[in-house]
Amino acid sequence: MTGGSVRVTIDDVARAAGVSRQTVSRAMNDKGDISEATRRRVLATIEELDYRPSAFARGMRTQRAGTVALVLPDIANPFFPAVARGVFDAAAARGLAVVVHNTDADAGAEAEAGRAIVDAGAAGAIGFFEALDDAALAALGRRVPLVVADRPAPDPSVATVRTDFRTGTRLACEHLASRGHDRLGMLDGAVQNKPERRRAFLEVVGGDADRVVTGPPTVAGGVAALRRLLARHPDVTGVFAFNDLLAIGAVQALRTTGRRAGEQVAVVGYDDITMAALLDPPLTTVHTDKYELGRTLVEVLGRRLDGHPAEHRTLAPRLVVRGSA
Amino acid sequence: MTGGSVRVTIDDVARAAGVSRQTVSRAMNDKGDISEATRRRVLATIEELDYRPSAFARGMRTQRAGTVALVLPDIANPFFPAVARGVFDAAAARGLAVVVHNTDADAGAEAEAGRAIVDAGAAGAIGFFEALDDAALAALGRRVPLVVADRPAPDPSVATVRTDFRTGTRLACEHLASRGHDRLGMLDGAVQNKPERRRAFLEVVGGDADRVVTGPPTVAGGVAALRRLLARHPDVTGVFAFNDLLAIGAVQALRTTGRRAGEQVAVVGYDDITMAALLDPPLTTVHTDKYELGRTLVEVLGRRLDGHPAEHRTLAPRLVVRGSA
DNA sequence: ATGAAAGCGCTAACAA
DNA sequence: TTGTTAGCGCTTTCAT
Repeated sequence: MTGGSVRVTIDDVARAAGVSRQTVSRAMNDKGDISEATRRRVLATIEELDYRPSAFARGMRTQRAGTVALVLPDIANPFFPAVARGVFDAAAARGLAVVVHNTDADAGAEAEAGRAIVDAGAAGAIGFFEALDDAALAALGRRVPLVVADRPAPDPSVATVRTDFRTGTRLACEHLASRGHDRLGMLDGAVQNKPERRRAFLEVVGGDADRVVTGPPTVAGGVAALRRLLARHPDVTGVFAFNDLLAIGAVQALRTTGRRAGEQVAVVGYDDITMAALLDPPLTTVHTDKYELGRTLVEVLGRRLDGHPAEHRTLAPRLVVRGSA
Repeated sequence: MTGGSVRVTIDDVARAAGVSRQTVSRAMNDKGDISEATRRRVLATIEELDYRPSAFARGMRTQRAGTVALVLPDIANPFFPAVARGVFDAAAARGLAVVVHNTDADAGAEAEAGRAIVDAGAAGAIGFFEALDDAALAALGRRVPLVVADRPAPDPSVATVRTDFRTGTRLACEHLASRGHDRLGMLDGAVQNKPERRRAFLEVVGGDADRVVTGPPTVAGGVAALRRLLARHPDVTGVFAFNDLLAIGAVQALRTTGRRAGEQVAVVGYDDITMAALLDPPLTTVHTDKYELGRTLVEVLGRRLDGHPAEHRTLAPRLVVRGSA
């Protein structure tokens, strides 16, 4: 054998099948205007020669790669791997490869990701943009089919998939109330563009902004935030956290004061990350179906790629009651 | 303004800078044979026109994209996001985009990922291949610069980065011994190509394979595996698990029998996923620096891309003693 | 140090 | 229904 490394091109297939290269192109791209017999013969030849079209050449003509971008703040934050898994599965089912851009919710990094996406000629993009302003996001949406997660559409061309934070928050607060907790506090995540949870909480507690303390949405942030909350309001018996990481930190901080979540003080988290069910006490939290969110993001993007107008979907959260509240 | 959407090409830059297009190409690719003055002028023009070279056109010539592939079994398994984060950061520093392929450790999916990687003309690939045989892996390594993680090199051209499972296992077992546990059991993960932990454990316990039970490397798998182990060897007081997920399952299963890990029975996990430190009791486990593993994989791939021969690195694990053992 | 020519592999537009 | 023509934007010879 000789040419193990020479590329099989569309011309080789055309020659072998005894047709023109355009006909080969038609056969593989399911274009019309081709007889069933020719199509079959060409496809068989493709198989036989193990021909794989060049993504570069194709992209050069179409200006579009078979790739979608996934922009997220931090893959190491347990919320995102679950979403990413849904994105990967749904994208693979559509034959799309996924390029991941990790931004740390930094505006510069998000902008840079946008540039890279456009430069790469991605077929579309899915993004958790937490820092980029609407104007920049709208501009990106004009250059590439875009679906944004958990954020309002910055432009009519941009599709959205959102989880209903307001309902989730009410679910959490109503649960705390039903357990007799009327002195509530909230640990808010210091995250831009995510005011819904805080707002809904404030509605419930009657607007007392003093009952909300803010910190980084991490376990360490939760430890510190709970201490600040308790210093300010020692009488608090119910705590609602922006996410599970903060809630876990709160549970830990309580433990150091000799209190156990679910007994003296109730703690409700948000997201229902895998860890939540495994803790002791297991965390009561607002569950959002992260895998489904990922799948939906791809589905909405796919419909956009198929020429449909931008859609807007909302996923419903539900409360999972465990030991901590 | 008119042409917001027409692409700025290398010819536009050449015209504006008053040079030929190869000169532009030379300037941006840092090739020699160009005067400093021209180079600067061209670069300034590029900046001014906001010219971005077409990845497709470039790839068509070079047959290589500015993209690396990351193949992993399951991004939702907490071990991998931490590694992925290291990969993303190091790749971004080198100006490489990362395409992620999720395989579920399925041989067919791993093979398909390999095909996709070759078709996409990836600059290189990093992979946790758990099912693909050495021949197929070697073949892939001949088509694209490849670094495999936690697996022996299938071919001299394939670079490797491994964590030293043998040492990690000995660390865990010696710790158990030092705490007086001489009746040990192991929960092995039903994972292909990962015999080191089991082997090292068997050396320690003197080859009694009966003391190893095998199950899926998940929390549920750990619950079931521990029950089987206890049914077989009720006298076991020290448990070493293939990974933290299994160990967490073991701790839970113990709890249902009224035993607490770290008191009646000692449990040691492997990996030190984020969750491990947050549990109650917190998990004693073998720590591997997952972020560093990700970074190293990219570094080794980078050196390969720079023309160096395939390297083989090993990362040292260390034991983290917490409450469970 | 610079430029001209050639062509990577594909698909859109048009012709037959 | 099929084939021909043209050209996407870049880099690699090779010539100057």
